Amino acid sequence: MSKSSGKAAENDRISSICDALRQAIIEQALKPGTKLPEDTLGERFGVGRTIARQALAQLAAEGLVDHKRNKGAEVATPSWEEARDLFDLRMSLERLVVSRLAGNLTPEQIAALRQHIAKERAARNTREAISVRLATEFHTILAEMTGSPVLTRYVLEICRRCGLTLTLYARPHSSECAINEHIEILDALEKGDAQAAIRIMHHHLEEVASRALISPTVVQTPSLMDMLAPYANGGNGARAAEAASKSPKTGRGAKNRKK
Amino acid sequence: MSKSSGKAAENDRISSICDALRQAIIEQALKPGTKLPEDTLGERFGVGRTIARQALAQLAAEGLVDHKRNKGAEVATPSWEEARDLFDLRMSLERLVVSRLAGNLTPEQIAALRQHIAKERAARNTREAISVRLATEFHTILAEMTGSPVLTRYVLEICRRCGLTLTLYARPHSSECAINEHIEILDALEKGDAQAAIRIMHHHLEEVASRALISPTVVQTPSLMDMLAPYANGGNGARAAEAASKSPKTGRGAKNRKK
DNA sequence: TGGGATTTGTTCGTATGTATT
DNA sequence: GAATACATACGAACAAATCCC
Repeated sequence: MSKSSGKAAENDRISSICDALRQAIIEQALKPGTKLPEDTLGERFGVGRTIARQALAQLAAEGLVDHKRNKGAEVATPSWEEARDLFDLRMSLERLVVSRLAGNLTPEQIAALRQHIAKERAARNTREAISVRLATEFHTILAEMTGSPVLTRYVLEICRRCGLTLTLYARPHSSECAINEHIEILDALEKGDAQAAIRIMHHHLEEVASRALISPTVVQTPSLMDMLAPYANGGNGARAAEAASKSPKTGRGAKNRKK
Repeated sequence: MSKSSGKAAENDRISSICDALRQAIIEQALKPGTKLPEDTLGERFGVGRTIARQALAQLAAEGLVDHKRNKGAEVATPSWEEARDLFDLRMSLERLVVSRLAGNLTPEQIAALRQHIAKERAARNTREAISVRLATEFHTILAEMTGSPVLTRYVLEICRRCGLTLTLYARPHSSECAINEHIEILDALEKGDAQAAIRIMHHHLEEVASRALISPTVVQTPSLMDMLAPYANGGNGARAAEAASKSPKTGRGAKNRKK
């Protein structure tokens, strides 16, 4: 128990590497598709391939990197459908969070949350990545305040994956209204109005998601098969392709997709 | 692509080991707290420690085993609070599942589900472990039918962890009503009545959970201070205590709380 | 207290598989 | 299409920590 303070971070190098990579991924220092060779990571962080490998495995389990056998790891590139699913999942989870929190926050917790919102406001006009990180932190702090490790873990994981999808699909957005919604959520929680908190949270996340997930087809690289489909019948490829690329398909409905 | 069929299972030895361990854990062949030394696993499955280690890491990430630094891995022993959280989480997730499925099931899918329920019924009077596995499979099959890999993955993981908690806390139960509830859920899904499906699913899971976990709201750890409260004002302690403890009779097992 | 046995943590060499020219 | 270059998969061996007597 002699030197207790800085131990945790150095004690488990894997965790610290994971943290670094997670942050780099979400802040777009590492863009989706970037290859992550074990050697390079090991050298960069001063560890052997084993440690780098374990860190990659961990991130793969979390869905932030894609690990193909014998082909190495790269930053994940969530599909549009995955993104939609992740936000739906996140809504379900955070619904549970706020329903547990409503009316049960201590004054200290409320103060801490208001302080965090103040930080969000202060960071309003700085780098996009920072305000996104702070906005996400607000949600993860809420999850932590439930006191449930399992709930916290899953909310954290889903939030990070949502953050990754935002780097892919989101356009720059003013975070002003998001901050106001955070305040509304906190107010509802403080008053103990669970239903209102749930409703606002749902609206809030739907808002965040829709800022990002508006037009699926334009952004995403279709597979080679899909790109070639209009050319397959021997007609004029360019015109057919142009027509085909307008398919709206924003339907968020339920059709079961690919088997 | 010559020898294609059996490749997947053998190609990724880690996955197959994970599957075996998962099944063993949920069917109580490996009880919570059982140590899982790397050497032993490696020898048992005919692999080196590296592979065994990776399998354990995977299961640790899934919450089925507990991995303490320098102290090895053992089958997880979820606390009562974790169990409650897991079932809450599961309700949230499956709510999402049925809301997506309601009215969108193909006739083939409905037939497959009815067939599965028939299997559940057939296994009614066999080993407990089997009927539990089949009951869980019903839920995971539903998740798969959403066509969403992420949703499927999380439902699967949570269901397994719930299964582990059931091995810890559940008393033997007649699975009859559970089967009937499965039928009700399927009927509601077929009719496209999302609200009914959600309601029945919620009731169903609450039922399953309560068979295992004694009522959540009442039991919460009374601290020593609380227990002593009736005695604090100098009056007759016994009578005051008797009056104060008129909480519901949880006929059995109010002793699950050891911090 | 301490020392030996056992188990885990990590590195690194070799083999195998994939991409590229 | 073959050979080269490179990254990963796996295991043996060493180092460190823990447990037990």
